[in-house]
Amino acid sequence: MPDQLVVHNSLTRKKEVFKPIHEGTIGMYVCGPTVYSDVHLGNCRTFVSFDTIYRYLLHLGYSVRYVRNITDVGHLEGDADSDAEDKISKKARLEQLEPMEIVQKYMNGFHDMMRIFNTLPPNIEPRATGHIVEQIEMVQQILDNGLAYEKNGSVYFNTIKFAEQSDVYGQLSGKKLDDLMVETRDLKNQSEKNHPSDFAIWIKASPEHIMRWNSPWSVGFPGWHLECSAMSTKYLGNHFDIHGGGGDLKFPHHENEIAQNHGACNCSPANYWLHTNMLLMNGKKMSKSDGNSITPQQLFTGDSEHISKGYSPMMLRFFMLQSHYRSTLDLTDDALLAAEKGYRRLMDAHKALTAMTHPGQGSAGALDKEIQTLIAGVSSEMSDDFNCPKALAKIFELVTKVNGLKAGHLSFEEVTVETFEQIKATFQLYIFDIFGLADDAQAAGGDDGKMDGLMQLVIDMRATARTNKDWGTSDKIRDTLQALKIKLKDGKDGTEWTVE
RNA sequence: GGUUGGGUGGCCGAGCGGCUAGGCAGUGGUCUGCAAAACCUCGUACGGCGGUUCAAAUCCGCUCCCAACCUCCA
Repeated sequence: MPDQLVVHNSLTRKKEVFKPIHEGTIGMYVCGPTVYSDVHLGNCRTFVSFDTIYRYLLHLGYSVRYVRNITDVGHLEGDADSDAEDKISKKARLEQLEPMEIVQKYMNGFHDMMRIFNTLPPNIEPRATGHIVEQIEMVQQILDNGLAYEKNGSVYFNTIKFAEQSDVYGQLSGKKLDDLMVETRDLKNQSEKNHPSDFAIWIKASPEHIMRWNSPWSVGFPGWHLECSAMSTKYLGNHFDIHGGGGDLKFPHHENEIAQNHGACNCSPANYWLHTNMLLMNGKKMSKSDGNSITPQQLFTGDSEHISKGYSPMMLRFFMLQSHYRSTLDLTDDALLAAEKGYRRLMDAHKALTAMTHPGQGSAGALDKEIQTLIAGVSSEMSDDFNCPKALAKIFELVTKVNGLKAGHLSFEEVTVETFEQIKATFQLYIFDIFGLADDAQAAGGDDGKMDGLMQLVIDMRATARTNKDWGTSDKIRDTLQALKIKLKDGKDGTEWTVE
């Protein structure tokens, strides 16, 4: 391992040296989506961020068990003891489908999108409905430990008692129980809960509620926060390394999750809590209700009032990588346009680099040293809380060196063969294996090189015309190709082409 | 109202006590039949007011804005 890995822990609000519980292995749990509608673009940013983190941990040589759940029950709209409805149940009722049809439909869509964004699948992707038994057991444990109480078939977590026993509750979100008491005092519905900050861990199903299971307390369903506690415990143990999720889950979801784990086994679930920040659009959080929203599909096709054209998935992944996962990222058309050019510059440089070979003679001069420093910088930035934007900046500085060597402004004599090979290896490793990008202009081919052959013919014909100073013909070829979104670049050693 | 995190050049976005972030756009140049690309070059900056320090975008105080969370949200 070249550098010491440092991560920002939301629990302590500080950067800490990362030490796994068991040498060489990491357990990581990330809260997945509730599959009641199409994937939200913000989801994509979160999962792309954790995918990059996962890829980097693998690169560092850790054996990682990455668990990301699918919420297919228990996620309510509104407060549990009022007239709230389960998101999946509601959608099933509206679309007149079985709840599991809803789940399957949107889960498939979610998986498709994860594939489109080139994320690695998690090792385990557990579903809440598949772990009702574990959740019931956990409710019982919390009851046995005296930190929950039953009311009319529903079971609530006793936050007041938990807060009296330790100062854990509120640590993650910075909230104090006193504040919670004040702000929720004006509850309209007559509450079953002893205290407004208490939350349901088992909910008795109303007659019209279709998703329901038997339990010692009632025919009902588990509370939303419970599934993550039960499933992370099942697959990663009582105490594991990393828990991640979107920043908007800190409260109440993650705070309550921590409370449940303490309630069940008196232990803290994870050592390090990592939270990704929101993806904004035009300065505001995306929201379907006020129209400030765009779907991944719309972004690909360009079919939205918010953007001037479509953008490729890989370019969007690049766009996300240009900001730190803990910062908000503002999606605007201008920013996307700028990122697209940067993405092409990176991919073109990589393509050029692949085709280049070192002439064989080279000594370690100042340029060699500079390149070595940049290469070392890439991994040290990544080890500093997965600083992708900074690592990417170093790679762009390498791009300048690569282009300089290609154009002949920089000399291979000042770079050793080993160093040159290291640039190639660094590009391959970071751009593709760790950042998870792909060159979608390249991928567009897929025709057994027919396109390459055809283009070479056209380029040769244009070269002949140019030699004969037949500018009319050569410009016609270039302009016609341009109209077909094929761009020609005349360089020192001939002409290259790219698809825009 | 409470909590958490922000306000950086035309735009996006790093940095978080002294050391060029980077991308896009802009300037001037090199190369090229022209253009594009590439390379070299040059600007413009840290919300405001105080304070600490030899030194502050970075620390402290006050103040003004913004966002997220506190109800479902990645």
